[in-house]
Amino acid sequence: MWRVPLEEAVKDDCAQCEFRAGRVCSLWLGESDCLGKPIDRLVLKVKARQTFARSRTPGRPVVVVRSGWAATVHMLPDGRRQILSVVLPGETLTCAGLLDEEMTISAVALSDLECCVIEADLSVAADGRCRNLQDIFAQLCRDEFQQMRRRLVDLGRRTSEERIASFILDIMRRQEALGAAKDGRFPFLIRQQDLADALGLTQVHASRVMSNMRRAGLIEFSRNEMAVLDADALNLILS
Amino acid sequence: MWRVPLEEAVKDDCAQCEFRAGRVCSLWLGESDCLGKPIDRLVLKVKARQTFARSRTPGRPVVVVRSGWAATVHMLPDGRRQILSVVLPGETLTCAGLLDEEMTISAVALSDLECCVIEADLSVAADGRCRNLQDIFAQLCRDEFQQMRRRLVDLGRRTSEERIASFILDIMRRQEALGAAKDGRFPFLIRQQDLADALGLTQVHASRVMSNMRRAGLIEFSRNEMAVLDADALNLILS
DNA sequence: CGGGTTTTTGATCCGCCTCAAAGAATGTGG
DNA sequence: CCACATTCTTTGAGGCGGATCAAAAACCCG
Repeated sequence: MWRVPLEEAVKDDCAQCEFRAGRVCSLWLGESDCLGKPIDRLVLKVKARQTFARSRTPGRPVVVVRSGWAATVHMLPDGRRQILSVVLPGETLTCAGLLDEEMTISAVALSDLECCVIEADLSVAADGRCRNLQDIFAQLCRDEFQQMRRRLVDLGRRTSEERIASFILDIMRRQEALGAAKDGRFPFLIRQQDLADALGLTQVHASRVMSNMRRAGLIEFSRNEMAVLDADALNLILS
Repeated sequence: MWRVPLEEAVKDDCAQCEFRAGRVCSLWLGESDCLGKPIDRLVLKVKARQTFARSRTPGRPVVVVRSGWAATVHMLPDGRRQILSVVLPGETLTCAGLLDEEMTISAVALSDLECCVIEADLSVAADGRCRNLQDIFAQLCRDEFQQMRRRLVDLGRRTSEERIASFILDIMRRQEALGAAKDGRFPFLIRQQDLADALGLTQVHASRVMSNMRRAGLIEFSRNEMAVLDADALNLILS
């Protein structure tokens, strides 16, 4: 998993290109707001449960999460909800913008959130003048495809137990990459309802499966923390 | 949906960059083979049911389908199969290469197939010297994300009937873009088993749902063709 | 402490799966 | 061009995983 956020690439001036940190920031400071609230500096603070980015924000910005968990969401007209991705600190919301034809995708804060909004339109960044940004974008793109493919397989061909195991192990791996996991114990800032919406289950059933895993001694969890007690057994579920 | 295949961008020399049609082709003529068979010219012919591209082909090639249908597939160790994308003539197999960590993704021919293999590594193409290729790649990327998001919502939160309707309507739209559809009638080169593996169903259930739709006068289909008789009703299913 | 949110648990139901077998379409070799 | 094998589709009967409905318990925060 790619850990260096885009932020790194633009926080200082880039010697070989016209990408200036100041310029980048000012794009956002000057003219953008987020649901009516002006963005202060580069950092955007969002309360848990808030929707904070809608489709068709201008200029194709990249949002990097600095603390807290976020998610991208697709709503169906009748209220059904599908979480498309869960985003941890250090990761980008999506590398391709949120755009879709019907503008039905938005981003939501799973917990209190700090994130960082960067103007990084591919057509600007990929101009060849800033190779660094270019490579980072390509890597982010690959990671995001990878993540979506995994989720597709989970939803299409795995049981509820496998999906939950897959999710927990994936989060553990990403938290370890962040240095946020200590002997299998790591932040887990997501409600069961959101977990269910990510994995195509009901909250009730997600609860049952997780409780079974707890009873079996595979995991331990409280409101905001997860502990993997038997990673091998959890991996075995994925056959 | 993006229709101009990458092929277009490299079939002639590009005036503003070092991308030479000849060079691109020769990369593949010289050193690549596909499951042991040397690639003849740019065009690769594949029989239905054959796996024709595995993960970790060198140089991150782009495969453009010229005729027939293809799919990308992920296999689970126990034999379960998930089709990640269905690719029609004029479309690219994927813009990000097939790579994943565990090398479990491959491509399969849903029907007899002709495709075209192009060396178009992002790190080469995105050098800024060939803006044309650059834009095309970005567009392909966005289309592919779009497609995967739609499928994710289908698998996570839609019923079997909705999934089938969604699939048929999506294919119809893409075939129309190709000019391959005539008053709702278009090629449908996919077996029910593959359809089921794409939509997370069993072949038996896919058959039942499609038969119901036929009985209801919504669609009509034979082995290799689909006709949408009542597009409005089909759209209504998606609520 | 009190009100709201989140999680757990139980009972029942239904959509889709599994198993099975027949029927239709397609391909193949003589 | 027909006989036969193979692949694909349809249909039926029955079972199960996860959904739904409902309510209590636990947790959280002001």
